[in-house]
Amino acid sequence: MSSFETPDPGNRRASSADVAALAKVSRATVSRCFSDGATVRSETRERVLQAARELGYEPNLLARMLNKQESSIVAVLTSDFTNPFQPALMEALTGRLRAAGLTPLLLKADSVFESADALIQLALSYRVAAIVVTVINASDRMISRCFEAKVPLIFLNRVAEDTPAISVCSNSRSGAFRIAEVLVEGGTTRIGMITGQLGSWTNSMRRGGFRQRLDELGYDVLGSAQGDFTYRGGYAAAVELMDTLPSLDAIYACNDAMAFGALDAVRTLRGHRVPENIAVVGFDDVPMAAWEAYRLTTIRQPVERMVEDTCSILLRPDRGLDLSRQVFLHDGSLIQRATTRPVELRDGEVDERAVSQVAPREM
Amino acid sequence: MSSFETPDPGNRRASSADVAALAKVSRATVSRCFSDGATVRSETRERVLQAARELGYEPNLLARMLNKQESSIVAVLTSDFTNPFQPALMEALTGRLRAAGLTPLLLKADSVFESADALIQLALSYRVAAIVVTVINASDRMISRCFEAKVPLIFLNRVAEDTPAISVCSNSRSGAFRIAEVLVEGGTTRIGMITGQLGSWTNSMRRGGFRQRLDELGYDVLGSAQGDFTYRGGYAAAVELMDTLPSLDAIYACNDAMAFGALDAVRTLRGHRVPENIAVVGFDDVPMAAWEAYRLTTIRQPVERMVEDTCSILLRPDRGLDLSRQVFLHDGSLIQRATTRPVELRDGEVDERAVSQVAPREM
DNA sequence: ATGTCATTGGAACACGTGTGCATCCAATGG
DNA sequence: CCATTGGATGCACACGTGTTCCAATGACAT
Repeated sequence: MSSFETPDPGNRRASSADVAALAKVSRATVSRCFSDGATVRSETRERVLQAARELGYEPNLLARMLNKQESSIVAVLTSDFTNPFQPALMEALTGRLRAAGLTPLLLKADSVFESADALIQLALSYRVAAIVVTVINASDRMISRCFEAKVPLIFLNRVAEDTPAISVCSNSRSGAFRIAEVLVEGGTTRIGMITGQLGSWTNSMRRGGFRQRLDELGYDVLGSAQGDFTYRGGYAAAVELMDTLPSLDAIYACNDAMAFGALDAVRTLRGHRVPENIAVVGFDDVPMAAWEAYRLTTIRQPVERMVEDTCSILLRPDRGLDLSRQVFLHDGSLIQRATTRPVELRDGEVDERAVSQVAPREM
Repeated sequence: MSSFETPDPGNRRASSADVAALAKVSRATVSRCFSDGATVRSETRERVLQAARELGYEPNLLARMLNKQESSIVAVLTSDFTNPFQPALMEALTGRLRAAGLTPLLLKADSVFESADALIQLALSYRVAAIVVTVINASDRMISRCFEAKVPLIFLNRVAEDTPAISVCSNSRSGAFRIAEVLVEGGTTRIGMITGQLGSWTNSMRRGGFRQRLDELGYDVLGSAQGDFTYRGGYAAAVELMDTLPSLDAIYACNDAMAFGALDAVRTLRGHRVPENIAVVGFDDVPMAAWEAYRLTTIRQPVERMVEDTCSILLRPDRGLDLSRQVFLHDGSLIQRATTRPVELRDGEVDERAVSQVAPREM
């Protein structure tokens, strides 16, 4: 219709200038049409949107972030997806971030032991709005740099002590308490323990809390073996425990994955009956814990609440920058299934002993 | 030492101008120091780097991407992390991307059935270098827009037929062929099948390929039930199959997750012996397939090769933009474990019947 | 002394956006 | 009829980087 010629769109994506030229308005007006709250006549707005549609224009978010000095990207640092609890966490986190208009940038370390420093550096270079760290460690030096740069850093599902950062985690200690009680109330008192890597906060809480409560109840951990939070580690540790202490009647694994390994060693390899001969209990409540082959009694981590907490901190006016060196804990809840002898439940705890495929929880 | 006053660093992150001022050089020289191949005296380079370190400066990647018109961000679209094959894929993909200097931006759909269009739109707004789609669908209209915008779009682990996009996937058909052969060679011929959702390419290949090869060998699928690629679905479908066809001696599940469900139904619920009474076979080779409780015979998807293929396409000079509407398939390999009767293996196939915890594969 | 070359500065432009400020126009009230 | 108001719009700057062109400087070889 109009004989107007755009100067030279070339092979470039359409910019707001192109839209402005086509709609015969200024570039500023185009910008106003795409940011709400601005004052623009409805007739011209329609003309601009039409032109934008025609040219396939959509605002360049990189330029917008550069200009507005605020990012809609959140760096999510992690390592190993092999831990079956990780997907659930990631699922909840990305969902919640998306609801807040934020998009996760995924930075993965090659190993759990690799420092997160390089990844944090990268995240800062992308000028992200925040950094969420799930499994790896970071140096105090680097954490401080984040806060100097006004980028909040939150440890999720992992408590970093004595660092100027926020931590959101499930209360491993109270969960371990409850597990000790369940074993004792069930009448199993010759107890072995399978731990994860030493040095991690989670491990020391799940280990120490269990020991403490058991001691308070008048019992003791007969022996412990070190796994590495993996199935194979749990399997090997269980074999080691049974060889050393033939009289064991319960095994507490600090992790569901290790509990599965222990169960297979106890049941399939040694032919013991569970829970009659030996009870087994884990920690996390990953999806497989509900599968018929395991039916594992465990502590469910309150993933939703942890994620909700994390995001709401980031969405505060101060974005959590005033909260440094603070720890938020959420209690998990006991899920009773078929690998322990039944005990009476408390509020919020779930009985899935009888469940088969009725009310099929997702997967 | 020097009485030089920086104009007003304020609370802002240091920019290249600040570094230039502190190092007493021009901004251009600073830029030269951070982009390699440029000619700069080693002494001044050192001075600049020192100043940068002092100010905690690192180049703003957003500004760089905006300027250079090339992105180091790749959008990775997915849905549901609950499928246990997803983490392995993600792990390999992020690792390979990182090696290429690319960072994944994670865009997750709420449901598998949700169209990817909105997410693709978002990815385009971020001006990503490429888009990798794993499970969800996209409209032809939106795919075309990607290629018009010179953004390559690759379907990974999913073949989208009749769309102007590239697909990289494992060869589900050849894998299904091999499974049919394994069952027949093992002497099991009264075979039931558990399928996933209808309509997906993967499902139709794993289903159709199996049917075809079985037919060529002179046999037929006695009956099939529909799961939904989940454990619960497989469990229910297996129950349905056994009720309908009591004489079954083998079950092929199009998915490991469904195979686990079927195994639990066959073994734990009905008390059958595997593989003596009923053989079970899956597809994917997720980590749990190697666990003692299952020891599942299955087809291992060549994740590494698929990911390598995907990334090398994106790193081609034309970034794969000339390859539209092309499909790259990679053959998987049989992993023989304890849920089928033993057959003779071919090249590249693996015998893990005897494996326990010797040579512990990761997890 | 002169040409050559490496090194650096200076200035400008581009990338694409948001926004404060000024301007313009129409409507309204006195 | 004029002053005022308020909404709609254009101008110019800023965000932080890479690049390019040109000039200047110094070192060095011939």
